[in-house]
Amino acid sequence: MQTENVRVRFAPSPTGPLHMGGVRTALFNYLFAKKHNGTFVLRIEDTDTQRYVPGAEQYIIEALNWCGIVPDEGVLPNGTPASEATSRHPYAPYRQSERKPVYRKYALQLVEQGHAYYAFDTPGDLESLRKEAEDKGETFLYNHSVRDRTLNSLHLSSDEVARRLEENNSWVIRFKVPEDRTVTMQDLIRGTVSVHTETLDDKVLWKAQDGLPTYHLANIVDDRLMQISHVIRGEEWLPSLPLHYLLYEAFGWQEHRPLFAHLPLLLKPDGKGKLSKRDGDRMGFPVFPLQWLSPTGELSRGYREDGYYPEAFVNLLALLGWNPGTEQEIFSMEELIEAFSLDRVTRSGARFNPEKAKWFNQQYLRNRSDARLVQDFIPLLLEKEIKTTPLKAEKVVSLVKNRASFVNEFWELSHFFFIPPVSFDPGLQKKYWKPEIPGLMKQAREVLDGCVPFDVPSIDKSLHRWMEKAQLKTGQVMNALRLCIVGEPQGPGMADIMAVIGKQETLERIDHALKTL
RNA sequence: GGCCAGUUCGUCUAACGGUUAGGACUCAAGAUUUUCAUUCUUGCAAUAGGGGUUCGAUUCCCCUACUGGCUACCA
Repeated sequence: MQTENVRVRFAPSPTGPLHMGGVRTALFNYLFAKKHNGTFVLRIEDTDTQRYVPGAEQYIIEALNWCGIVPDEGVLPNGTPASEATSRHPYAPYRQSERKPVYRKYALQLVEQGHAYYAFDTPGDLESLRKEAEDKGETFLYNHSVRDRTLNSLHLSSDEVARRLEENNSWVIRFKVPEDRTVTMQDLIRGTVSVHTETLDDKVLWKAQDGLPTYHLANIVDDRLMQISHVIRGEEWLPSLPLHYLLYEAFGWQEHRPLFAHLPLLLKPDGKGKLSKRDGDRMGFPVFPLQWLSPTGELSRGYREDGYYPEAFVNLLALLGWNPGTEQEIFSMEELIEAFSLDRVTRSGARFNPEKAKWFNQQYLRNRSDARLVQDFIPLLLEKEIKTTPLKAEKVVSLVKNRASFVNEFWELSHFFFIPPVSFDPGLQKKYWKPEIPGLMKQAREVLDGCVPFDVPSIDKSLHRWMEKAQLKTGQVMNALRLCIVGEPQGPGMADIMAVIGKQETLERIDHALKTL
């Protein structure tokens, strides 16, 4: 695949938040563009006025931006309306609702050239046609056998057509699928696919309802006008590829037809079907990159809000349906760009595995510097109204980071560094608080009191020297100390904990335990 | 129902005619340990079924089964 002006586009429809499958499609387009020094265009396909959802476009832009998938051209994060062509945005506007005259021109051209026709069927007409076919046990297809006996510009007089067009608005333009032909297509991922035109129907190109083109028309026209070289999209589009081929042909654009690559779908983690909105709530993982509050007030969780790093999210998405052919699994965006190739995209659907998603984040968390982790941790501490120093916070972070997959687990793992235990779990007491322990803890207190400086090596040395002399078992002493100081059977080594909280706090906690237990 | 695509461990995947079918996640066991983790080691676990082609099929072809997508004046 040589680099002759690669131009790809991601063309979502603002009918709701972009889900992770959509993000992956955008990502693959982005990687492909960057890999080939090409251009990544973001185009908004808002020709469905019925399903338009306010806020969805903004959401899509924000989500891509969070992932670091930033368009070179088209609708940008800073809200460039791009309604006029500029050098950076030569094909503006990039929002299909603003391009109606363009599509109209091409739709009319198809009608004039006999590749499409006006159809005047009412919804009722269509319904009875469908029923008629079903009654005969046939599959309903709006094709040549139907168009020959319905009201349309193919066999109505031009006066009659003109009259009808004038009189009411309820007409559509349908594509006239050529009869008895095999359309042979190439897909970069699937190879050769061929379909007979007998199985195709005369798709609506121009809708009566909102006076806008359908996806098929607008998409083909825009891809051509915007000089798109490769169309990388979800597998759900494979069935319309023949129509799209035919459309390129009807326009006389077959020489400029882009190359197509249909990506495997993202499937539900458990049962059947492609990943959908509902799965997240049902199974306890996000399906959206960002949290989404629907206009009806329904809240869906997002990867960002769940504590995922965008790098981890992008990384896990990249490995769903693609692999580098090596055993490397952790990739920065730059490395992905370097390694990416459509040749290595899988053909079968990828079932999403939330467990592995967590693992990815864990990997990124571990590779974060303590200093950066502290920045994420401080807000959590402020939320709990904990006053601390950056130095202490950083020490804590370094001690708990490899026990967590997400920063938001830090508090659970480290609260005892900041808040002393008040009461003690009876079960734990029973296990670690034997009759001889109070005496031991008094001695331990003295040993620790005499420990200077109060740092990890010194604490370890003092404690071990004492335990050796008194012939005590390490576990017995340490577990008792843990009960006094942590109050729970978890956490880093005791010397580490004591060194962080300091001598005074350590002694106070032992005193408190001695009093309470 | 029709059309199209797909099918390797539970999951993501590698092996593009010749491997003891590899890795990762999960799970299990062991080691380390001061609790809990981490870490390390080991283990469990797959070519959907049936026919071909071939000296040899995970790999190529056909059939069946299953899975998924599409089948709107939605994208």
